Amino acid sequence: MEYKFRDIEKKWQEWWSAQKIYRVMNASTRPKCYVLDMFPYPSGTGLHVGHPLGYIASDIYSRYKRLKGFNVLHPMGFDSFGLPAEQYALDTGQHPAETTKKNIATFKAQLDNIGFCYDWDREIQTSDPSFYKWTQWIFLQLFDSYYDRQKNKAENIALLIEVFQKEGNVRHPIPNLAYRQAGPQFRIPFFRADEWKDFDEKTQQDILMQYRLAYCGYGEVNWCEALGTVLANDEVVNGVSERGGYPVVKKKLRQWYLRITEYADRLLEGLGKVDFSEAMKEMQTNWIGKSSGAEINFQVKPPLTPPKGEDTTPKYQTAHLSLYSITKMLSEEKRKNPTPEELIMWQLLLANKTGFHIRRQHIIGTYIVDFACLDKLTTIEIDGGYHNTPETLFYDKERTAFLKANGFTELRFTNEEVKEDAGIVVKKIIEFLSKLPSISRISESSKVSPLGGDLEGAPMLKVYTTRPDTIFGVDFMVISPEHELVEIITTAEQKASVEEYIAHVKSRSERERMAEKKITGVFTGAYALNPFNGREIPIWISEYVLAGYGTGAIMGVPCGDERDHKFAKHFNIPITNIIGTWYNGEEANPTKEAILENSDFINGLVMKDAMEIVISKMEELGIGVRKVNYKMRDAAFSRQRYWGEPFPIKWINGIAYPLDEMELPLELPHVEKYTPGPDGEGPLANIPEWIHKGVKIAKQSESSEVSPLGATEQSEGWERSSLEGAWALETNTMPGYAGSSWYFLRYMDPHNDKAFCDRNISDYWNQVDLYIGGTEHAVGHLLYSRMWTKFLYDMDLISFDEPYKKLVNQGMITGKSYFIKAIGFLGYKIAGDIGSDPNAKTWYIVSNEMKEENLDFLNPKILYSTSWIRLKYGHQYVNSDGKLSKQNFEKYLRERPDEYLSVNHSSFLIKWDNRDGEEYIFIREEVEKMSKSKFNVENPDDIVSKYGADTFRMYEMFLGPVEMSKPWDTKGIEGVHRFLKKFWRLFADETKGLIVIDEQPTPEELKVLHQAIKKIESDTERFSFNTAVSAFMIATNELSDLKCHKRSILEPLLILLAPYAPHIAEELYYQLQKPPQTPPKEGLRHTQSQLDEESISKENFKLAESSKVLPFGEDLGGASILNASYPKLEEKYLIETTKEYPISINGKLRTTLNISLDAEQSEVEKIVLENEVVKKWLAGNPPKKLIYVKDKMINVVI
RNA sequence: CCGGAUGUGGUGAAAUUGGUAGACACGUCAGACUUAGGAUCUGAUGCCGUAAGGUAUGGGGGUUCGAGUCCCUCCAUCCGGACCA
Repeated sequence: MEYKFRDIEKKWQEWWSAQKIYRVMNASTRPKCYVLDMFPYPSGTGLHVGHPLGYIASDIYSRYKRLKGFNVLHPMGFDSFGLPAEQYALDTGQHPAETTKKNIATFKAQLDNIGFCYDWDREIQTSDPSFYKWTQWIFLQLFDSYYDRQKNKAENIALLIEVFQKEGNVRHPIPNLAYRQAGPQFRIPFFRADEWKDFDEKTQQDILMQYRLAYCGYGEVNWCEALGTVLANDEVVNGVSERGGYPVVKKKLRQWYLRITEYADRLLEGLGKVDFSEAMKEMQTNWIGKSSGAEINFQVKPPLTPPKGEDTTPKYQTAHLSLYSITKMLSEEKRKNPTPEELIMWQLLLANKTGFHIRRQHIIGTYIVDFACLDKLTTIEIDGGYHNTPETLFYDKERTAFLKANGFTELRFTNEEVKEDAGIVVKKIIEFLSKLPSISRISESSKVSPLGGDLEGAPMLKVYTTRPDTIFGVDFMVISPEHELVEIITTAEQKASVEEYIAHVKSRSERERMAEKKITGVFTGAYALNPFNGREIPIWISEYVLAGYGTGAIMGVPCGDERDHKFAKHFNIPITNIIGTWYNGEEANPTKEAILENSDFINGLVMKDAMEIVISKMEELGIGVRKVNYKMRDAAFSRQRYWGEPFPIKWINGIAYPLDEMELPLELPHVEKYTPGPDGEGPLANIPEWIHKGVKIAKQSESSEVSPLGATEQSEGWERSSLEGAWALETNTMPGYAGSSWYFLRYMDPHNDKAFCDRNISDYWNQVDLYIGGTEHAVGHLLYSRMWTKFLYDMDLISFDEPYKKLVNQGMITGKSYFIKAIGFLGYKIAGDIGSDPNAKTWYIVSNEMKEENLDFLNPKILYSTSWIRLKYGHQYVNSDGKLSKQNFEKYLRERPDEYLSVNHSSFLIKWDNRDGEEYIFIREEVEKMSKSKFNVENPDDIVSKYGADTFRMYEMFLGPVEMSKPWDTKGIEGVHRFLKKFWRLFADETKGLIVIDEQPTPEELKVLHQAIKKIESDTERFSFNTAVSAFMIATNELSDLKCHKRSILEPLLILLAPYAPHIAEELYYQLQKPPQTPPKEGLRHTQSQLDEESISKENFKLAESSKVLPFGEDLGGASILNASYPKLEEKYLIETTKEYPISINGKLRTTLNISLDAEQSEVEKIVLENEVVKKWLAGNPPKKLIYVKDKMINVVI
């Protein structure tokens, strides 16, 4: 009886599949366990040996848990939307649906070949309408929700509309204050209830868009005009497209976003309750990038230009020039529609009745105040009740801060006070104003700023800093080239160079800009004023400041920040030292411990203590506010592509309307061409039906009719009537991570057409207990799916708010690539006679280490160049020491004539090295990511057919820890294969067949078994699969030495092995059970269905009744090892009485001694000091000390 | 540039808590069986040295009776950085 792995594996794979033995029930009395692999993208190149690493690990764990009595969900499916399929379609004209289908078939065949225990009945594919129907459905929920900051959870947007109707948005400020859409309403981000009601629908919808968790905005993309398409960051190299090398620029396009920033804090907190590696948590934490500091307003010293559009120059110019026309419009509007209280007040304050000149709805900066007495630098506000709630503080604070910074005092009264007795209010105002001096008496000019600047047109530069303590060390400001102020503040002299610089920056990707080492930048000509001392600070623009981060502006503190320091040195900006000796003039010192100098009111303080003081002072003076900042930005959720989920959104008159739930799924139409649409739109924009009329109604009666979009309509008893009308469907599609953000839920209930997942079922399966995948998903997929889970939780659609309880990151398997050294010469030709054609090139292939000058076999030549040529598939021909023999090279030329040194070197001479008659060259070996494009991939199918799936599984595990990346090398696989053969020989002999006997085991044999149980169980539990495999080897070696063939030892060992090598285990288990040899032991077997019905208690396990029949007729007894139960560790077999102690002298091992484990210090000292080796080292002297650690070691100190 | 990870024999690695560095394999060498060996079995194998012994976990420094493990510092390699998934 030989180990015929091919037959065995085929037989059991078929049987398992025919028995549906991996079917998983959604109800069981057994504890549940959900094991998931990261969603694979079915690429056209199929799996390589690196991919299954994690799948094998999770499969082992799942099988192990099943043996341990768990109901295990371990599904597999495909993330089948994505760019590569579309790119392939562009290149070859094949429809992505077709290629995807093909690819999935390949993947499944490859996966099945390895013997995974997937329940394929639960397979899902993101590109399947029955799946993406629910992706669209969840999108609609996101679209229909906003984040309520008071409740700290998502809520339906209908609630927000109610609030707006009652009180406007004061308690619910627009989440992203920096965001401004065109139109005057958004210049001032607050409105009252009456204003809300007066907004037209477009305005209302635009405002709501600012709150939706899935919203539409504008974002920059890499735009390639020549290709007419948007490119991924990695498709852009050095500012040109990777394909074709065409120029790429930044372009603003309409985009969908997910408001993930609202979840930033909860995503951060959630990390506390999940079992992810510290590295992973750190990466996510850094990505979210929460920091606290201050947002500081710097006034820009403006070029004095009078406002335009006003016939007379007003005496007091207080409006922000850049937005003046807009704010003016708004203020006029407000004047026309005063609240009753404002009206009362105005009548009392009007026309100098008070003796002071009071204006109403006056613009100061970008703010509109209710009333203002400019002569006294006083503003008067009549607040609705909600102004007293703390929630509005931040807006008010900002406004107050601004007004304060510009010398204004704010008087506030409530509506109630006015209603009660407006006279008293007016009296108070008069009293207050009387005490103040008039500014006309302070100053002749109209300047009203306390700093002496002019409010007229004076823009503020907002800067976020985590180091407010360095405020007096600010020597320059840098704003991003995209910053809105650039245009306003650049002086005429600097205009040309600024524009030139911006053009340069536009061509560069964000990554390039951050990675750039060269210091670039240009001075705008403008100066900001330090709010504390009025010092003038030059404002620069530079690419290293990105518009999307913080406020898009930084304050440069060269003595404390390395990058700022280099910038200052490079542009010769004088450096202010605020940290004395901590700064050496050569290098910035980012310390927080230094004692401040040259820092006005914080001199002498330690920096970290000064931070708080500066922030308080700034808030007091209204210069700035304390602020928490996040690096994370809202997630771009649309792609200008074809092969993705269509958005269930229709546009009518510029307003986005959701499709009705009944209209889902909105199927992806069939297209003939995948070329991009006009103006950077996706391919869907090329379909007239899509953008003009939408889907034609398919009546029930004509349900089989194919709509103009190619999708076959299902007749579900509803009509798509609302889809009629003059409107357009959204032409963007969703990105790859849409489906993968929630797919783990769908596996629980994959065929449900009433809901994305039945609530009872998701309550049962709950979180994923073990999630295995690569670190490359650390921040993308993992954060998004965590956010979606929190959202679904907020909506009370699921009962948990973290998707993955434990995450294990598998390492990469890297491949080895080989490079041949070729030296080229000019002037020689090798065809036929060696001539002297001066333009010909001759290439010599030489050993790795060969130097040009050592090529003595040539006459002196003109060196042309040296190049390294990739030897494609070199790993199949090169020895592990990098030696390529002439024989193998010839084989290579025969087998792969087309691949032959693919570079355009027409001809070669090879300079073989020679030893022992063998000709060879050494070639360079490099470890690279395993990838088709690097021609170093290894297909698992090849390994499986050569050694079997069990060997492959165990070898991948044996390579090293799952988390670690390691190079693939087939050499070691022999050892694992040998082990399986040796294991087989414990059970069966080539000639005698099964040799298992029923004899009492010896203590020695029991010890081997129980050591194995202990080691393998704990190793499996902690995902240390490589050491578990070696434990199997040790046990097998020891049992072979003991010549043990006893059933009571081997059968438990077999169950231990089953998760790792399921085929051989099932076969041997079957052989063991097979009558007539010995009847199987009572209690070891049970069936899945019994387990689901019965209690988990082991006593209830019964022998399977039903005989299951193999497809090929053989009776297999129905007792699969899959349903066995895991052997139990008996510590009593492991007890030791003595130990071979290592004896060290001064920490160095000199000998070992066998000493009883319960020996005391004194006994040990006696034994050790009598030892010859120890005596020799002591040389007659007494030891200084003797350290004895029980069960560990003994150290003699001399 | 920012962030993360990893450095141990010729190779993959082990050492779970500061306690015998290199388990288990590959490879190599020697031997047995054999018509044969890409089967199987036995032995050796970090490096230097005949040996005693010395030396060794990327480099340097520190803490400790004792450091691969803890601390400081430097170096190298790999991975990720928002439209590849």
